[in-house]
Amino acid sequence: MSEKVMERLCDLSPLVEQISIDEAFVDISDLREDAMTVARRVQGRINDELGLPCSIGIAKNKLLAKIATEVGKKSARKSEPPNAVTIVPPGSEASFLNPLPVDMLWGVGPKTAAKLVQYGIKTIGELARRPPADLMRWFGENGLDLSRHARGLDDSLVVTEHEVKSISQETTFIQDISDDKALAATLRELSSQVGRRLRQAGIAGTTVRIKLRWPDFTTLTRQVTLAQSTDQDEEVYATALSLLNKVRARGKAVRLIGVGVSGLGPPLRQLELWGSETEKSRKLQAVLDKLQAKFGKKVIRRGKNNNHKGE
DNA sequence: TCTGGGGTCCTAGGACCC
DNA sequence: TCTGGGGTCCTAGGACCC
Repeated sequence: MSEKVMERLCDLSPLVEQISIDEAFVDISDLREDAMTVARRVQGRINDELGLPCSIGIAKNKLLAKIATEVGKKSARKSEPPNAVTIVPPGSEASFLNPLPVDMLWGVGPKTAAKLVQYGIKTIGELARRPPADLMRWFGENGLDLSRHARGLDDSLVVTEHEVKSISQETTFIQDISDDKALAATLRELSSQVGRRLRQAGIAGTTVRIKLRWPDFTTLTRQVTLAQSTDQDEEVYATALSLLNKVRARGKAVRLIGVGVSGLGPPLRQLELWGSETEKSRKLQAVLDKLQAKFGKKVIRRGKNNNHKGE
């Protein structure tokens, strides 16, 4: 459904920046038509052709358009899904922003909002009237951005392509898990998913990271950087497992476990001096991928007693 | 307000190098 | 052998976003 929505946005202009599964910026500056007409038409297509509600904000920059969308969504009646179009006409930016709460601003989450309240700042208008120097003192470099944003200033462009920086999978157990084997099995499954996504994207990464959440909700990460980048399930898994064994005592209960790979780039394959165990393993992986793509994930899997080299 | 499953960016300290 | 300055890379955690 996400792809179908994005296709309809691309019909408006090629300048589409997808920022999540269900949200995107479209640069319509070059369109001749009136903005409201454009918005209602694309909204209508998404409603009618896809059966989905959607809210749209239109303004002179991304920051304001985003906030306009949020304002529109909030104004929806509770009985219906939000399906608003909100326009911030040129010249009305300040009066539009002024009364809104600061946490509607990009980059203001619970922590920053709480800090701002201590300085007596609750609305975007109050923030905008504060001298930038004050904000710099309180928030460092971020203070300047905060001040600009509060005044509605944002010159960021609509960017059509984003480089992926990391790929990860995690899962929270319905009940905390203490069993070492069950945990390892989950880690293997997550590692395979990460590996598959890496290969699908045609990339490999040098840093493997695990994430753990204990039953008391404290969360930690451990990572290690490999000598060579990898896109192989077994290498991700073996690395992740050794990280896990370093931080977790046997039998210790876990609420969440995750694996990720970063330091991404093209999958350069270096020839190994001492033969080609990894090469064999890589070819095996390629065959597994093909089989699973054709017949489904359960058609074949690795045996239980393998080490991480060859099977 | 919290949860879950993804992500990004920033900071700080330490190792290491010139 | 020690000191200082500057830089990079790695690791860990946290804030924030949807």
